[in-house]
Amino acid sequence: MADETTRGNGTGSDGAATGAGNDARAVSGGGYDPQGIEAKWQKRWAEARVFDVEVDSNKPKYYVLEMLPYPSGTMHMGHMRNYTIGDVVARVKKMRGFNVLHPMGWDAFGLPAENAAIKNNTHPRTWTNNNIAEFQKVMRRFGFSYDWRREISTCEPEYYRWNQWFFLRMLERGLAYRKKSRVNWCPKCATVLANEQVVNGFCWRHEDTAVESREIEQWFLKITDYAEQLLEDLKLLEGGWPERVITMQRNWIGKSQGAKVRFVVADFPGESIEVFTTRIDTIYGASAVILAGTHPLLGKLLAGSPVETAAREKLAALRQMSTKAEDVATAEKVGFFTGRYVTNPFNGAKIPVWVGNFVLMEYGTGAVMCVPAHDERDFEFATKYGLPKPIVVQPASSAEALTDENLAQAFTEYGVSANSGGYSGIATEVALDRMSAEAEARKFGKRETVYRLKDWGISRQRYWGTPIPVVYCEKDGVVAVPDDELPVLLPANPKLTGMGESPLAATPEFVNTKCPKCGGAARRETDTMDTFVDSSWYFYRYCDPHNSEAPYDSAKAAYWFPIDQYIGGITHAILHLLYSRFWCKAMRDIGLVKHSEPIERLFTQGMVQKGGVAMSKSRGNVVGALEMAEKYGADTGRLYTLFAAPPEKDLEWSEESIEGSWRFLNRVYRLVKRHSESLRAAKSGGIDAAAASPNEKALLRMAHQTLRRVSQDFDVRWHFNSAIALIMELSNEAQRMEPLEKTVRPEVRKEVLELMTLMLAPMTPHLAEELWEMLGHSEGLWTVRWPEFNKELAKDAEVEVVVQVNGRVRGKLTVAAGMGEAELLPLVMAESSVAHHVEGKRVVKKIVVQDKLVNLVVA
RNA sequence: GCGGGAGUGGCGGAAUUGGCAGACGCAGUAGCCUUAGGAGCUACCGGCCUCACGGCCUUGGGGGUUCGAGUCCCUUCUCCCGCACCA
Repeated sequence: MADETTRGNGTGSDGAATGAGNDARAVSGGGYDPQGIEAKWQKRWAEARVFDVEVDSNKPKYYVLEMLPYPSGTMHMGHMRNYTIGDVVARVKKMRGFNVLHPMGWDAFGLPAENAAIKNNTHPRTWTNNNIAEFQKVMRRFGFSYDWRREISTCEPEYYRWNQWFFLRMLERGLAYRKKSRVNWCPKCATVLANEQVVNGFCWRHEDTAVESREIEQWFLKITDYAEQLLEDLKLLEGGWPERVITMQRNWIGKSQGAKVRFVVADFPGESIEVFTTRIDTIYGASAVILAGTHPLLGKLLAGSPVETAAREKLAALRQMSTKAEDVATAEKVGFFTGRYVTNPFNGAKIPVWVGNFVLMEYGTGAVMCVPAHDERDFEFATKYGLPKPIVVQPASSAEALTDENLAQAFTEYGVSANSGGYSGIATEVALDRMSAEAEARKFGKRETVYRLKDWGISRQRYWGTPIPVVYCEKDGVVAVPDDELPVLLPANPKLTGMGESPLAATPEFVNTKCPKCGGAARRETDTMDTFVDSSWYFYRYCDPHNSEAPYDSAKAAYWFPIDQYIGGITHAILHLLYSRFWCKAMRDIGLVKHSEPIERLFTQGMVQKGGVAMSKSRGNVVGALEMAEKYGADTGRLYTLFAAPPEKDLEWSEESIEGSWRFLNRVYRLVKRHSESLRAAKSGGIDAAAASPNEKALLRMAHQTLRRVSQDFDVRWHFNSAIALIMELSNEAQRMEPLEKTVRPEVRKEVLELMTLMLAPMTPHLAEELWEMLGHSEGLWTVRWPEFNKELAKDAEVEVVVQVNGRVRGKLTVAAGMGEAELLPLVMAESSVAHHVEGKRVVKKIVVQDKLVNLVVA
């Protein structure tokens, strides 16, 4: 699910990894050997079951999760960055004493598996499981702290039966329903796409394939029932979710408050056209009603119209026009008169009915009132076709009244109603409200809220997904499969063609069944579910992955939820995250959980790029994760992805740069190695600051200041890159102190090296364990808590004070920390570099910031 | 068009949120060590002026607030991302 692993991006399975050669970095005698070290500690962790976790109400919990991957192709460093960020968070929280749930699983159903199976003449399950084995191998090689006992794979019946169970619960509640509907059809996928999967009129997987429109019986989930809640609860996510994700969801839900108004059609008794408007206050200015080209009433209106022939030709041409959003948005407005008229219910005016290419059938009612003077689109349309532009709103400031002569563009703001019968002269906001009331009172309209969000079509004409658990019976119609017959298993060996109907339809032993109600012959539903169903609730299953009685135990979910930190790509800002939020609310209403939002904090990490574009197999710019582990070791790979850029930014992969991370870990290893013999027996912890020599104090001060800032970078700021920079400085300093070793007691050196090791532990856990052992510890580092920095030791005895004259740095003074102004200023004035600039001038003002800076303003 | 984000050395980036701009690393230069080095170590490494001490300029451009601005305000340019005829 992470964007680096985009679920079913439709790319082929060919395309070799490029980048590094696979020669491992040479290990000189006794040097840093990541291969040996990493294998050693992974084995110890597994033996000690370090990452196994259970509900424990005595400990604060922390649930950190990376979006589950779609197991396809090679795992590259883009994946690894995502998981490394999660792993650092998990390990830091564990060191902080939290009971950390950090699971991993596989988004295993989906189209690429089916396509690959067709291409390679194998079974989707085989292909998928091979990929899962490969992915797991790489993840284990990187030493991520997953509780592998909780691993899930969405293509297993133990998992997908609960998709079916949820579907039945939704069916019972009317949240799942079936309707014939015009759907988005991708000819290449040979299946239906959700609205969310259509990008600018093209398939989200096939950027070159225009989506077609077809009419099919489809299953839908009524996400629109939750539109208001999904919108409202975005407020709960503020602070925890990126602002732009919240904004994207808000726009996607697209709430508009307005009114629907019926315009009676002249000469057609009983027929009326309903329009939706957010500006009913402008209705006196309507000079036409405009329909979408696919409006259902259109056929009736055109039949026998005085301009029927011409209109039908124009309609055909209009329907031929591109429906691609990027074209549509910029396209010239086109339309034609139908030959029919309607009556404006407010003023009785008879206005023409037109058809316009800019009116969308999918939004509102598929018909709009055309108010040229107060809507930009209507203005453009009316100008082109010579429709009148009655002015019915005047700007509130009377300075520049609108007239027919000076109306150069639509005036779309609120103002004062004009030429609007009894409403003239009142503020449009007020008129809007009163006119809505009038429409309701006179029963030709009503206030209404319209959402852009549409119901979620989940039917897919594919094999590799969850079978929809219903049957069709001649006698009983649509019948739900009873719970005790779940799961409805996928047939083992379907005929996969990649075309047309679901392969399940061509599998008689699957299709033909008995009606659960009457026992008579019945046919199974042959469509499968959109795989976004799988990923809408998978993180609940991690709480209780082997439950065979329920999707999960509510008590366990109550302990672990909400997810404290979710990490993934911005790609899923709408689809996955919106569906997940919906699912949570539906589960709440079913009674499984009590919370309304599943994810407390969301982090969207940047992509790893090569050559300025995201790594992907189809582009052939992939840097294989396993190759990196073989060449430099997992720790170097982890460190580099953390160091090269802050986690939210895109990262350009550089083979030259990773060498720097490799060299650093080598230096650290050698540093500790040089001291390990002499420090093994030294006392650990409990340094007496008072007894420390100046050199010791300096070193300890730096170590504890580093600890203070690194702790902040981990906990608050998520600045892993600068945390690493700080640790590098500490290690450089420790190295520089080596010639003065005799002036630094072993326990002080040990303290410094131990702190450095502990700070590295979340990022380079294998090396850190090894160093910890080298420093004489027999207990694994995994048992150790994050150290607290020592305020006394971190305190500066002396500080460097910058001296400025007129804001320019002229000198620096080293003085005792905390020195007051009275004491400091004479020292400043005595400083020769300062005196030089002050000479012969008058000091107008003195600014003193304690322990930091003195600024003398002279004139 | 609307919404969001970003512009800092040759490069990735830092600046504890108004207080020494360029930490840390990459690349580069010089040297040491080495039979050798894709190893290690030392030093230099934004621009201009100066033999040097030092001085001046510099965070996309312009303006402002302030003793002091990469950081705050106004304005402008450029780039990236999302949505896009939503009535």
